[in-house]
Amino acid sequence: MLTISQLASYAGVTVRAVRHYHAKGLLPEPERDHSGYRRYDASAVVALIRIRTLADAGVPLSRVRELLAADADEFAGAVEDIDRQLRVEIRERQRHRERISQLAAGDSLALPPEAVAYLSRMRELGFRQQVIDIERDSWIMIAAQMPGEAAALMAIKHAQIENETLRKLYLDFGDLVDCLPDDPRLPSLSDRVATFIEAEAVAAAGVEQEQPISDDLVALLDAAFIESFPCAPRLLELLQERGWTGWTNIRRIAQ
Amino acid sequence: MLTISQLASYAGVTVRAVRHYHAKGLLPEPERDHSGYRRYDASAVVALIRIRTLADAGVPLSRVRELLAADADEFAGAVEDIDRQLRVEIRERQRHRERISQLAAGDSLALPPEAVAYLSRMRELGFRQQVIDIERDSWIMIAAQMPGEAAALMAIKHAQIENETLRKLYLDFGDLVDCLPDDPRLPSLSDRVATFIEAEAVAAAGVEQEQPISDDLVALLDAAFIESFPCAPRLLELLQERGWTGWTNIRRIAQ
DNA sequence: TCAAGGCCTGACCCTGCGTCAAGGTCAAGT
DNA sequence: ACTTGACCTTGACGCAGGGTCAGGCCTTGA
Repeated sequence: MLTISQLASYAGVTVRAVRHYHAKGLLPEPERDHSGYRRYDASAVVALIRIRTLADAGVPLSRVRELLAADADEFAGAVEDIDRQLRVEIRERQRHRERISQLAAGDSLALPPEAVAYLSRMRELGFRQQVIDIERDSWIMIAAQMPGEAAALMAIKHAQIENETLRKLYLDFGDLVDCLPDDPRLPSLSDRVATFIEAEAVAAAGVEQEQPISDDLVALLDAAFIESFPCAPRLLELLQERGWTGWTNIRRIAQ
Repeated sequence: MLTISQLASYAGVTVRAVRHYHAKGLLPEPERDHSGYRRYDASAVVALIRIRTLADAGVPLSRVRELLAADADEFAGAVEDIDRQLRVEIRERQRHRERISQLAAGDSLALPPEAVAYLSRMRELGFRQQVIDIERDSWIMIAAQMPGEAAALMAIKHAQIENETLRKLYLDFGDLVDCLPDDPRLPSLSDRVATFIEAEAVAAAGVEQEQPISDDLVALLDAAFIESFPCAPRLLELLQERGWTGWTNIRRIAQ
């Protein structure tokens, strides 16, 4: 008669695994000797080897009993099942490998490459770090919500920043990132924003926005904007006085 | 301010996952409102998206914090680590696929193909099912303990069974599988076994066994033999009277 | 006779959450 | 004012396949 450790070593498994298989009902509990020790016979070795053979081939323990009792057809069906599952797990990991190889450290994390380029262009053009930071966060949120369309939106932004008037406006706006709500530059900035948007609106009259951003996302982006700029509420207020509401998706106030 | 479910849906995760990340310390716990609800700001959305970006690329949660804070070098090192781990897991599953495709249902499970052929030859030659069963179990144990050498041993066995004298002896032995210890055929069988072994021993004098089976395995196989044949103890006794001890590795008793 | 080592059960640990349970909160409709 | 249903809270168990103690009994060899 064999002790549990002898049994385990004959089958090449740990004692803990044997007890685990008992608990799972895969291997029947043997007789105990007078002191309560499990005592196994040679047939238990064979049973244990069969379990390990299946487990070593990737059969989940929950299916081992089924396969031990299966006829050729059932066995083939179950094997196909398990193989399919293994392929799924392999593909998952292959996708993980692809994605992880594309990841970049730090700021660029979770940003599409176009956005990274855009942000570095902003840096070149002399934008303040805080402005770049909120652009980055906005693009992270946009890319997460609209992975397909982010690149197209990005292209629009990229073009906008090369527009002299808008860039100057945005740069000047950046100088106000940590101003107080009563900063005297705010009203004039609001005027410039309103004027610019007005011109844009005329130019784009009748043209529907091709990349509509969902209202939820707009609200989120506006919230992020407000959180990052202490004087954002005041700016929005001034814009409202000039007939405009919102920021990310700035619109004329309906009369 | 966002509720937990709004936060979760912006980042495309479940509420449960968000709480899990809090518990793991990946996402800081936000302020609570007057009724104890968590209230998030937009920056939490960005933080959560970063976490998911890493997790979706196969980064274990236990390493997410580290990667969020890593500089480019540390990040690259960690990515390499994780990629290595992913490759290991893919290779594991590929091996599983190979092994599972080789597996056969029922009796043949855990047996090398040579053994399956040997057993089916035994069936052809008219051996009793019980004899085949113990052969099968023996080969399962041998293949598990000596995976490399099992095929060579198998070849020897395969040749032996084609030997007229030995086959007859083994077939007659098979007729005694469920006999009683006092069966009158046992002594004559023992004589035949002794005679055969004697001749073998003379023929093989000086030739060392090329495939030595470990003493442990011999003991195990003998135990399996004894368990399966009620009159095995009597047979071994009779063989001892004739100067032989053991079964799997039968040897002349040292004087 | 004593120490080492084997055996027993029970319990917690890992991953990444899913899924109750049992209750408090909120907004809307009646 | 009351109800309903959706949402929030903490706590706990469950999954796979065991690893790793802890505390205590048993056996075996010196």
